[in-house]
Amino acid sequence: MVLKQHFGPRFRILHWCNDQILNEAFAQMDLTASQGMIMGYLAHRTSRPPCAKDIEEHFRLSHPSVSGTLSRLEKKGFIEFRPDEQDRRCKRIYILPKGIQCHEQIEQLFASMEQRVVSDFTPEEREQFSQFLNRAIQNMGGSPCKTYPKEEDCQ
Amino acid sequence: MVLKQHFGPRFRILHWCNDQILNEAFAQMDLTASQGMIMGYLAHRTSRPPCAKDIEEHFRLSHPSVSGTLSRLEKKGFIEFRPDEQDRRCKRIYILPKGIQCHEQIEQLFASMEQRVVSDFTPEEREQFSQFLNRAIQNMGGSPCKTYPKEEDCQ
DNA sequence: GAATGATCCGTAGCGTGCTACGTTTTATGA
DNA sequence: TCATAAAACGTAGCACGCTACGGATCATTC
Repeated sequence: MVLKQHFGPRFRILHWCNDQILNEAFAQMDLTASQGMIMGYLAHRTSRPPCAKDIEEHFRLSHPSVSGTLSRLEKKGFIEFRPDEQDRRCKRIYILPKGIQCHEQIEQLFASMEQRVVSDFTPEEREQFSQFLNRAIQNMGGSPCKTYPKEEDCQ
Repeated sequence: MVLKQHFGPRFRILHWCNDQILNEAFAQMDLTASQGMIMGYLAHRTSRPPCAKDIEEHFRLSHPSVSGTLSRLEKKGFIEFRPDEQDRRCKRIYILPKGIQCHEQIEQLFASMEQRVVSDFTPEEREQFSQFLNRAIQNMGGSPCKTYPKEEDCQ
């Protein structure tokens, strides 16, 4: 019996595994994977604190999705909102000490995940896999979310 | 500025794109992507009608996830539950006419998605991509969900 | 200046995933 | 046989995506 492997279900599994592992690891910081993802982004924004809109565009998420996660982060004391004085529509997001504390850990966690996914790949295979993923995303009409540049603003 | 592409976010995007496209296409059948996935599975079960447990194992989903989706399918008249007489704990799932009607369309939809994802890949690249995905899943400690064998039971 | 449109945010409501717990039924073993 | 374990399902409650609205503030245009 030929078991044809489909792509869609494997994308689902891949995402699910990633999420599960991160959720478990983030739990000890009182964070979820989604919350950690946003905290990681915030810590990289060395210039002006972002507002919700920036996060939405960066991760290609809807406003309510981001809004909900941010409010949970606020409730837990990781971040704080302060209105922008130039534009009172915007609420700038500031990291609180509790959020800064786990920056190192978050970095390490994401780095180890990146390593783990392709741990038995050769450098060439990693590169090729990366290209394949980008092409698949392109084929589905998507564009990958920006990722975290080092030491620079993501703008 | 070197923008390092991370794997995790791309798995998320890939899954998200897949889901969005399917959701949009399934909408005209009054189904969602998850519901369509399960309907596709049911139509392939030529032998004994499955119970919720079978679906959970097949797709590696929790019981409440499957239970919720099944009850929505029941409410919309795609399926029906009938208790197993041998084992009264099990509720066997039967496809109703409304469900059978869209079988062809579902098949075609999934097939076209499979094609689309790797539409600009050579056969060798498809194979290699497939292998990479399986290795990545393995590296994350997961196992891909079974996929639909032709004409045979998935047991 | 006042009206119009764009931008950013808030909220309601829903689908789909999860964990944790309880219920019923079946299987097992002293 | 009767108690206990295992298996299947049910439900509560939550996180996190989404769409579809509406409200407040800014920008533009007359």
